[in-house]
Amino acid sequence: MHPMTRRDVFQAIADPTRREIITLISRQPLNLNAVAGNFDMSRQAISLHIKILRECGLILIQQEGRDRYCSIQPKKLAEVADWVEPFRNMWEERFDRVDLILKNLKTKKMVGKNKQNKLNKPKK
Amino acid sequence: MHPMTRRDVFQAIADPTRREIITLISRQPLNLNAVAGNFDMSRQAISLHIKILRECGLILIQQEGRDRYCSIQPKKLAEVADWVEPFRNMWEERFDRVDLILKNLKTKKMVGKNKQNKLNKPKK
DNA sequence: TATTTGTGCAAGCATTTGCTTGCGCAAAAC
DNA sequence: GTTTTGCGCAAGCAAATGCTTGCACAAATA
Repeated sequence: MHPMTRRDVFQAIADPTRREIITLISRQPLNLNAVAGNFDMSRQAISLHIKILRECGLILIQQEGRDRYCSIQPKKLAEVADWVEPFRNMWEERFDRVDLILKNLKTKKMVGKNKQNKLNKPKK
Repeated sequence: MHPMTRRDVFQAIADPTRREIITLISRQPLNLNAVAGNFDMSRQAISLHIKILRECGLILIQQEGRDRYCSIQPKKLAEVADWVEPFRNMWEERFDRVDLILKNLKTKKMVGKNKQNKLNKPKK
């Protein structure tokens, strides 16, 4: 695990163990060993997951003596919610609307063949 | 890339390229080459990403002759929204509520030391 | 019919990821 | 003061990931 690579919140929640950690400490802040007690892997593995979550801003760690209490920073998950939100309108629409779009596709038949449809994206 | 490994929707959207593909084809269905034209990597790399998205149910592919049109299946993203939703209440609360929780933590001081706090989870 | 286009299969490679184990340091408990 | 506990550092390893390149097949086009 490369310590210099920062991950975004999407990469942080991609792992099921990390999602479970988030759920766990959202109920109440826990120290690291208390979190680790709920999993079947080594304490160090959980420590590494928590490090990833802390680095991308999903959890906050407060040290008290030798204990490090992890608590959720839920606002970071707004980034995920914000990304998903535009698609919500689509999955809440009726299916026949999607059919209509596909029918329009058949009559036009040009999107795949039009080589000028690139987004305005600068080359590397 | 192991073809037999199925990924869940969280793993599918962890990659920024795949999120961009999802955004692109949500505007209108595109064939694979039209999608690839928006990126600076090989067409085959895009093909592999689209395969991942199809396998976890995020996009639907409809073949017309040799063209394969990719369209979004937004309902699958409801899984992400459903997971994020319980945290929304937390990030929409006022910050002092979080402070209160932390103050309670200081007075109790037992969560980390209580070895009986494991979830009801069967051992492997 | 020949050529072009769309696109998947496969191999190869470098990087990233997830985990274990051993060790060591600091703080709490005895 | 000694022992126990919490927990990060580091190395090592296997698996997963993302990408490129070459090739081949099917459908569309000329």
